[in-house]
Amino acid sequence: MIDLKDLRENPDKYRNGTRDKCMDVDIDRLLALDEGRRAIVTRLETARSEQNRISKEVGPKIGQLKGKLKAAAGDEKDRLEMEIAALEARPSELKALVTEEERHLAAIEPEFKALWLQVPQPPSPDVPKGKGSEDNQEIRRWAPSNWDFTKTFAENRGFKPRTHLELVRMHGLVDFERGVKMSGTRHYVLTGLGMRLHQAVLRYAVDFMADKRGFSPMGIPVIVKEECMVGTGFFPAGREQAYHIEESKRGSGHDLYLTGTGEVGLMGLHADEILSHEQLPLKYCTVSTCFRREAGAAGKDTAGLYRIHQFDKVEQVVVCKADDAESRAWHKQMMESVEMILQSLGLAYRLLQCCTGDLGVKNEDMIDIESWMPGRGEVGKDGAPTGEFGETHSASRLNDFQCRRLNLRYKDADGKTRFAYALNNTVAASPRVLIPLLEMHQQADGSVVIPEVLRGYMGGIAKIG
RNA sequence: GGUGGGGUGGCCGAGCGGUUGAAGGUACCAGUCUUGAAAACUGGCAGACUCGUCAGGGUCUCGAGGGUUCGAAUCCCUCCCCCACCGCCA
Repeated sequence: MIDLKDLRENPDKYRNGTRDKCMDVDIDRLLALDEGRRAIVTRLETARSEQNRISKEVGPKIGQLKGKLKAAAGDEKDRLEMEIAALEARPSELKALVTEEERHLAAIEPEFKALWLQVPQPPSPDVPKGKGSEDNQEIRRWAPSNWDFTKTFAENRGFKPRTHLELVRMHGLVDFERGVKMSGTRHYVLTGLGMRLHQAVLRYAVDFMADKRGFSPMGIPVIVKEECMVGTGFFPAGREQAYHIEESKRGSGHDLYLTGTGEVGLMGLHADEILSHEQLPLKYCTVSTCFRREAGAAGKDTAGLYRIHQFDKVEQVVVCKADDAESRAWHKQMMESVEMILQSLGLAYRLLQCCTGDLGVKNEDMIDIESWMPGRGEVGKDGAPTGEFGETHSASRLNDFQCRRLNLRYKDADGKTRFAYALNNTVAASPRVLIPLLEMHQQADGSVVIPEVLRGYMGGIAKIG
C-alpha cells in the first residue's frame, strides 16, 4: 500500500511507476476519489463536531424535561413537549446532515479502497526499465571449478546428461503417478532417498541461516486469514493463486487461505505492532510448505518437479528501519547467503536484475537467482538437452509497501513512529532445487553424488545409485 | 460438539445512557530530592484520519459490524475471538 500523502504530492512518481511496471491502475481516478472523499469527510466532521457540541449543551436539559414529561399532564404536558421539540430541532437537523454525508462517503469508499490497494510500489529509480522477463539483465554468474558455461554438459563432463525426470525414476526418488492419483496434476510423492534429500536441503538451509547468518528460525502458520494475504500484498492481485478454505460456508469462523510462501507468516507476525527501533532489524527464516494453484500456468512446465502445487521452502525475511541504504545492504547480505549456499552445493547460477516490467506490485527492486539446470531447454545436436537457467530464488526489496499494509511500525530513536522496510528472499525451495542438484551431480552411470554439506543430513550417504 | 464465563489504553482494572478518550493502579520516560540508586513527590505517556502557512482545531477508535437515541464503552441485533470444564481426537 502506498502513502496517499505522497501520492497527492508526487502523482507522477506513481503514474510512472505503474506504467514502468506495465500495470494498469487509474491513478487519476484514485486522486479524484481521494479529493472527493476528503471533501465529504470535512463536511461530515464539521457536522459531527457541531452535533457533539449541541448535544452536550442541550442534552442534559432534554433529559430533565423528558423526566418531567412523564409526570406531567394537560397544558403542562403540551408545553413540555413543545419545549423538547424545540430543543431537539437543531440536533435532528444535524443528524440528518451527518447521515447524508455518511451515505456519500459509503458510496465512494469501496472503489477508493480497492483502487488504493492496487497501486503498485514504484520501482527503485535504478531498476532498468523493461517489459517483462526478456528484459531482465544478468548481473553475474558463478560456476564451480568443474563447470564451464561456454561448454555443453557433455563437453564439461564427458557424457550426456540425464534429465532430473530420468534420474528420479532411475533411483526411485519421486513417484509422480501416485501423487497425481491422490491429488491430481502437478502433484508428486517424494520417496525414500528423494524425501531424505529434500529434507536434507531444507534442514541444511535452515541451519545455515540460523548458525552462520544469525537469522531466527520460526515455525509459522501456512493457513491464514485474508488480512494476512492482503497485508503481505498477495491479495487482491494474487487471489487466483491461493487455495481458499471456505470455513464461513460451514457456518463458523472465517475463511482461510493456504500461503504460497513463508513470507506471509513471517511478515504477518508483527502486523499491527509498533516495535522499538532497538528490536530492528528483525531477521527471520522459516521452512514451510507452500501452496500454489498455478492458475494461468496451464501447459507450462508440466513435467517433473519444476512447477508444482505444493512444495517446501526455506524463506528469509528482514524488517529494518525505513532507510534506503540499510535496505540495500540487507538485500546484498540476503543474496550473499544464497550464493554461499549454492556454492557449497556445487551449483552453477546467475544473478538476474529484474526489469521494471517483471516486478510484482509490492517490490521496488528484485533480483532473481537462477540455477543452471542441465536437463532443461531444447534438445541439442547430440540428442541431449542443452540446459537452461531456471529460477530458484528471488530477492525483493519492498520499501515500506508491505509494512504499510500490515501496519507494522517502529518508534525511531527520535520518537517518531514510522513504517518499517521489508525484504525477503528464498533460501532454498525444494523439490525445485533438487532439479539442478541431481542434474549437476549426476555421473556417467546415472548415480548422483551428494554434496558434502548435505551428507550429514542423510545419514552419511555420499552417493545415490 | 456441549455447558459456563469473558473481550475496556503497554499490562491490570473501574465504569453499565450525558462534563469518560475513558477513574485508579502498574509499567515506561523526564524532572525534584540524593554522592549515586531506591523511595517519595511533580509532570508526561495511544493511534489513525482530517482542517490549518504556523499556533492550534476537529473527527473516529472501549473485539467487529449494524441498530435504537438529541446523545452509547454503557441498551438491542448479528458476527468474530478468547478462557474454563466436559466430550471427541492427531
